[in-house]
Amino acid sequence: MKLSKGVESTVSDPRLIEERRTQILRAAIKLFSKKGYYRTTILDIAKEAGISSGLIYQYFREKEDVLYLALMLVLETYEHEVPPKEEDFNNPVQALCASIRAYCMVVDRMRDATVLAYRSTKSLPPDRRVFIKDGEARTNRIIRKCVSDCIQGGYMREVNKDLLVYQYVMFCHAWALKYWAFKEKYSVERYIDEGIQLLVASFLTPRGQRALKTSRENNR
Amino acid sequence: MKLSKGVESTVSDPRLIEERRTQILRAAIKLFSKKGYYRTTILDIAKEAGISSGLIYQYFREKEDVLYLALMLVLETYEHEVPPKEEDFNNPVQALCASIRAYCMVVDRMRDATVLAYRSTKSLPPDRRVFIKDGEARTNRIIRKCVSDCIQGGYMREVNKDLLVYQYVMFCHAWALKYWAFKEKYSVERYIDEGIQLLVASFLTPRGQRALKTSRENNR
Amino acid sequence: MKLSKGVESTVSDPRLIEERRTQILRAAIKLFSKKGYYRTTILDIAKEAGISSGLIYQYFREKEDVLYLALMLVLETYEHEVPPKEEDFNNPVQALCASIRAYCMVVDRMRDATVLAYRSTKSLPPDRRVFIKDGEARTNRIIRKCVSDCIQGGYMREVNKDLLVYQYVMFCHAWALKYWAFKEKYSVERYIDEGIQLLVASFLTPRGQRALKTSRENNR
Amino acid sequence: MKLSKGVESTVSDPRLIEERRTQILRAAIKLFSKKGYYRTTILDIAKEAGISSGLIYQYFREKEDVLYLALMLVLETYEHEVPPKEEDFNNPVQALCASIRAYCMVVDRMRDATVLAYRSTKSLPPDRRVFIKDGEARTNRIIRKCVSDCIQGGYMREVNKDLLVYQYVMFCHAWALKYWAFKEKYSVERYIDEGIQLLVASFLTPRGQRALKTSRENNR
DNA sequence: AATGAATGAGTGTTCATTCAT
DNA sequence: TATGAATGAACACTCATTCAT
Repeated sequence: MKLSKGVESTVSDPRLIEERRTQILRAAIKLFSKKGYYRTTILDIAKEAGISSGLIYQYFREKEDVLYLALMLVLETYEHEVPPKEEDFNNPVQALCASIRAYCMVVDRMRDATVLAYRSTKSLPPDRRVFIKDGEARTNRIIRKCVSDCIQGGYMREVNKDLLVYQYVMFCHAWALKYWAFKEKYSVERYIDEGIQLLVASFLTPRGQRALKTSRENNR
Repeated sequence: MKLSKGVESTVSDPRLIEERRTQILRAAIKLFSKKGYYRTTILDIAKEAGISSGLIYQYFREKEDVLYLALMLVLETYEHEVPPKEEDFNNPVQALCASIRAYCMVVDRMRDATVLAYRSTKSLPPDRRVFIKDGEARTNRIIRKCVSDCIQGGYMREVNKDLLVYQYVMFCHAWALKYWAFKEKYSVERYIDEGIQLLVASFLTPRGQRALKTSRENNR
Repeated sequence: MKLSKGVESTVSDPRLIEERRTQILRAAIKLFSKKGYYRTTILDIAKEAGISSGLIYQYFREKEDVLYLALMLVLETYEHEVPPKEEDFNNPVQALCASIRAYCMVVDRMRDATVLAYRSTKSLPPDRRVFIKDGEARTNRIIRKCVSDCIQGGYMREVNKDLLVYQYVMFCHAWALKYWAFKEKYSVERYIDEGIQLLVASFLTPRGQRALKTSRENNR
Repeated sequence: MKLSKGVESTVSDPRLIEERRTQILRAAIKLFSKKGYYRTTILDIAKEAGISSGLIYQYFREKEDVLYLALMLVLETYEHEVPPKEEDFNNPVQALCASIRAYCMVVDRMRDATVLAYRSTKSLPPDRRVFIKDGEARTNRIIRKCVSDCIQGGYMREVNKDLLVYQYVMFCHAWALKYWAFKEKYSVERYIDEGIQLLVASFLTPRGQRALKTSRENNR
């Protein structure tokens, strides 16, 4: 992943930029997630990353850039993990489920970071927010493709695709956003299984139902 | 609504407290929603409310209290508007739909404030966050009751109630959270109608289907 | 003198603004003169003025504004003291000499501040520099008027007025700029007397010479 | 010119020291003149000089040393160009005029650097300032010698030599210091000619007048 | 009860200087 | 000798909070 998009650095060596930025962003995401963007100081980030505060300014022009690339990094992780891998499935329903499952798993792994994205996107100037939205849209499109395949293959009823896709996305995000409510009743796995039962199975055709069952046997 | 819950004031007259706090909170919600909590200064709020900055400290102990009560006020608005009114329906399915509809409408009316709740809850100390969650839970319970009634009345299939309720809540919130994506394709009304089609109708029994239809004729 | 020209304040009471600004500028001029603009911190100024650092920002938008008004204050002092008063003279030559004398005296009184003006004008953005130049030009015009009167009255030979006026100005400023060289040989008074002998007397007509002599008797 | 006076270097080869220092100082003078000493960073200078920032510290102990030698370089240029060359004149009046003319020409060529000297001398510690003053004094002495020769040769009236010399110096410097005022009315050449008319011719004896005229014919 | 001037701790950012390579 | 990444002290500026009036 290239952490560069529109953020300059005074350092020339690209390998070093990549390495340092990752190091700084890792620290930033951790702290932003825990304490929020505004409560986190540049010095906090520097200490967490084990470097001096001044060095951050050799890789980022300002604090806001750190937030921007931090959010980008989160979105890119989604985009990288959500797409269903060929070997994970043998029909579109399985692919859809694999995506949802993968999405929930990343969200679980980066629970704080997911909440961060909801909290802090508005702290960015509008022109930057656009890129964040683009990043999110790209992940949405992956899910959308899965749903389309299901419908076109006759596995799923004709439904309002837009809304359903967003519902899937919200379902995945909700695991982070409402974790405080879910954690007492569900593990991620059960959350996913029950979710699929509720939000996927309900919309499948008989053919889709059969495809879904196969899928579940394979996943065990 | 009593805007007092654990927030002290140096002013004694309760009527005045109520009045001033409402005045201040209205200004605060507007500004917090637009610029975010940290970017909004006490002076901003004072100016927007047409009072002096010092006066705010006679009704709130600190800035955080303003945020706390602002969020409370938003949640209370939900709680006040979501419950289905007797006259709005004549069966549980209609009641559920009325709730969802009402919820979406408040969210639409207070779109920025809804986003605010997502952004800023974490800016509060944990003990306060609990009250916010309670407030949200209370609204959730209203929806939950509607779903329960539907199921018990044989209008809706046996589904994972928890998950479905949260899905309904997320659906309503999504109107604000993903407004940037929806606004191009939907009006609130269509959003609601399509959403009910997708997320309510799909789970209804034949009996529920009939009840839903009645409902829709009534609502026109 | 109104210390306002294009510099805003968050404080409303004009009397207070006037008072505080003068207080701050006095401190600033002292420190800027001694240590230079960049070596002087806002905290230095605050301490010297006996107030908190934050307060400065209620009367000036930024540090540069303090410099700007400080320089303005110096120029206004010149403009206020240089014009010859009616009672000081009874002919144009005397008026000219009175002006030069007065100019040198202010420069002497504000020696460091005069040097400051030379050092720090370039620290201001070009649009502000213009106002500084205007201020200086206004004082120059006073001298210019005196020279014109002398020439028109037949007291002074026809000379290059522009150049002579600037030479007078430089003579006055030099007392501050080259003080390190002059202080060992001259007192201000002698500096002035000798300067007038050299730079005024030399250009006078016989009539001017007589007028000059009268003048000197009167000034004792 | 040896650019060493009290400034150490970690580099041993004297030729290299000379070369690099000149390279760095040229860049520094350009930038200091344009943006001022404090606004110019070491990195700016390094870039302008086409070297790395670290290298500057092998030829100068600290930033202040760069300023110091930069000012020295300017003064040495004066000292080198102001002295009247034998072939330029055939009497003391002509020599004086040649000096003034030469002085104005260097000042014109290094207008920004001249202003720099006025702005930044005070940025140096007192012990260094002394050397700067010495440098200036040396140039003054050249003019002084010319004036003395004029007086002793009976070309010029007995005047206050000190003051007149400083007046000449100020006249030359004023071309840079008040360039914003002069540039609209004069070219350097006319400035010089009119200046000599005003500040030299006026003090000459009849004999001096004749010498001056010869001078002017020669210079055409 | 209301005002708004005053405080000062807190923080983003810059930049001279060092030092490993 | 030359580079440029790394350091960290320093400083301008903001803003929640207090308090005299």
